[in-house]
Amino acid sequence: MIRSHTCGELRAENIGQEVTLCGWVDSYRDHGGGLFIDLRDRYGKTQIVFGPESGPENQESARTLRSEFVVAVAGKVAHRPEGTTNPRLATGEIEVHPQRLMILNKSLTPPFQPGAKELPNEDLRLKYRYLDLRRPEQQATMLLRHRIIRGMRAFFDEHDFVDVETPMLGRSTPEGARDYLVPSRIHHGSFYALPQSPQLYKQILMIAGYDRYVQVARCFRDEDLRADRQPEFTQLDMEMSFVDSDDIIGLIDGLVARLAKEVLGQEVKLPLPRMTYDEAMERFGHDAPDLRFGMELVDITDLAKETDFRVFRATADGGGRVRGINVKGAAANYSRKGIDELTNYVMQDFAAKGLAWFKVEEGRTLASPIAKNFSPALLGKIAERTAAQPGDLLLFVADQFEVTCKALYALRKRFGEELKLYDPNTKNFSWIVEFPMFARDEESHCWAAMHHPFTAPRPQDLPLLASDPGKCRAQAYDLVINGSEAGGGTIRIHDPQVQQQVFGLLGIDPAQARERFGFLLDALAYGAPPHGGIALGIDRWVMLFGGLDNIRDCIAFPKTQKATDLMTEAPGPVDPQQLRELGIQIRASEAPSRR
RNA sequence: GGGGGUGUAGCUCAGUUGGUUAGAGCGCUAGCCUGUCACGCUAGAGGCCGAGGGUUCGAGUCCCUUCACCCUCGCCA
Repeated sequence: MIRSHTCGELRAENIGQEVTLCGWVDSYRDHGGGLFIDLRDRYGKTQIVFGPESGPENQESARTLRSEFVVAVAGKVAHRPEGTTNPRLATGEIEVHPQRLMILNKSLTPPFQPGAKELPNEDLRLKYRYLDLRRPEQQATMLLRHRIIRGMRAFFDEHDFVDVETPMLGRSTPEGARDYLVPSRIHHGSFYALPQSPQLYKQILMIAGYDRYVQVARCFRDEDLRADRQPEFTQLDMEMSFVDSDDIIGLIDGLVARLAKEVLGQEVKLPLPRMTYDEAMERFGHDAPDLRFGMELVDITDLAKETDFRVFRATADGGGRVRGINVKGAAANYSRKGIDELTNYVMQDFAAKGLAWFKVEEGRTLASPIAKNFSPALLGKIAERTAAQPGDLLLFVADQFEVTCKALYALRKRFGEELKLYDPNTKNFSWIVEFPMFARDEESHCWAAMHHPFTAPRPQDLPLLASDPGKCRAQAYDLVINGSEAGGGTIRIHDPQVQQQVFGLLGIDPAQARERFGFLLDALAYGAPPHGGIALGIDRWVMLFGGLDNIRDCIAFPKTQKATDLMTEAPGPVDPQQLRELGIQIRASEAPSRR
């Protein structure tokens, strides 16, 4: 070992010891007679002082040091002179008086300094990711990630889970997201698919009798990126045999409490609250509601039937819904122009036809360009229903249920942030349960699986598969942290009859089922235990636990929104020989552009 | 594929109704300084104003096209 201590380690009790530190030059302050170096590693910073007693040779050498040089310093730990200790530094009581300075490596002038206060643009950070990862904040995030994963692994190990790795090179299944494909050299024209999740393998492991499986699994989905979505991401994937929903939820409750305590130092009261999907959609318009604040959706469809306002009336009579939110005390914050902007937002992004609004005035009267279409009594009822107080802003969307959900959910979320309706440090955990088995696919008018085609219906809903599939609820559950989906799972179908029935509803005929999932159907026929599991989005846990608003900060080497890596410049063109071996020809018009 | 934002010195940004020589702070280079810790002081270097085209006597500024990055809808658990 070159070093005897780290740069975050030395304290007053080390005074007098001979030590060797290694690290990066964080900053240097040359005072002519004496020269101060802050030496940094991932553990902290220690001040090195090249005074006259360190000798002209060392001073000379120290004078050549620049930002991010890598050095080793051997010397004696000394107390800082009276009045020069630095309480902002953990090692601020001491300094090292070097006898020897070794420059282990020089550095070019970095495009940005890891210690700088102002963050450079993200593309620059991504290009020089090794410099960005030197930043203490970024290192703290990677450490947080490590602690979360370590906690998860320990937890599942203590509960008798077996860590089993599943293949990265698998078979494409057209369900779900777009696959990342890997061409086969040996079988020209055939492709592997990178896993979207180890879903089918973990079911097979249950059939194989492993009983409790866990894996920190990399997953790949070739879809467009978002602030909380990367094309490759990491799940804590687990599966158990002989369990029902409550068993999985109860176990994960324990994991949440443990990690909240271990990582955040927060006590979480168990059991975590649960809400049904239907209730979440009614009260918040979304299946992952942010429960840190109120502003719940209010339904006035019944009142809308009594008005002369055509938009409301026609929507209510036509089977749509009229719902709204009360933005408490916000009437003054939003001018006509501000409301126009909100209106454009819901129309542009969520295909809402408009946004109706009322400002609540003294005496709870509702003021609005459309107020004349409402009788005073009706306005009173609306005020009553929305618990309106003077100064409130009421916003309503009249449309199909789904549209009202999306628009009002987005508005609520936006107001929650803009009006700071919650403490950003709060961590709110909850479960959303009893998801529908199926959702209508808008284009094909067929049923589509809400989760995946192996999700089991609730036992009491089995008859509904035949009579009214839309009402059939699944044994599915999502873990929600601060309005973000942090995990989701289901109990799987282990009965081939039920599986066939579900495939039938999804429009997958027996031949197709065999073609796509034959191996799973075969396996299910050889003594499949009842089983179910869950997958937790580790990157999102890190985001939420770390209070970060961006998934890229949680991943050591993330991709940009166009799924490129600015450091390695992946994806890149390949050698024609490689393509020949794979039996692949690129169409001339689509040859890779030089980036 | 649609909507929005950003792009000016190595970095973070300012740049007036279009006006001739494009600025600041940090960083960098050199010098001075024995107690600094975002050290200080002095001097200096550093610009294809993302790229291409257009309007104009004149463009960092206006118009068109395009590229990169970010947010978002669609897409995706």
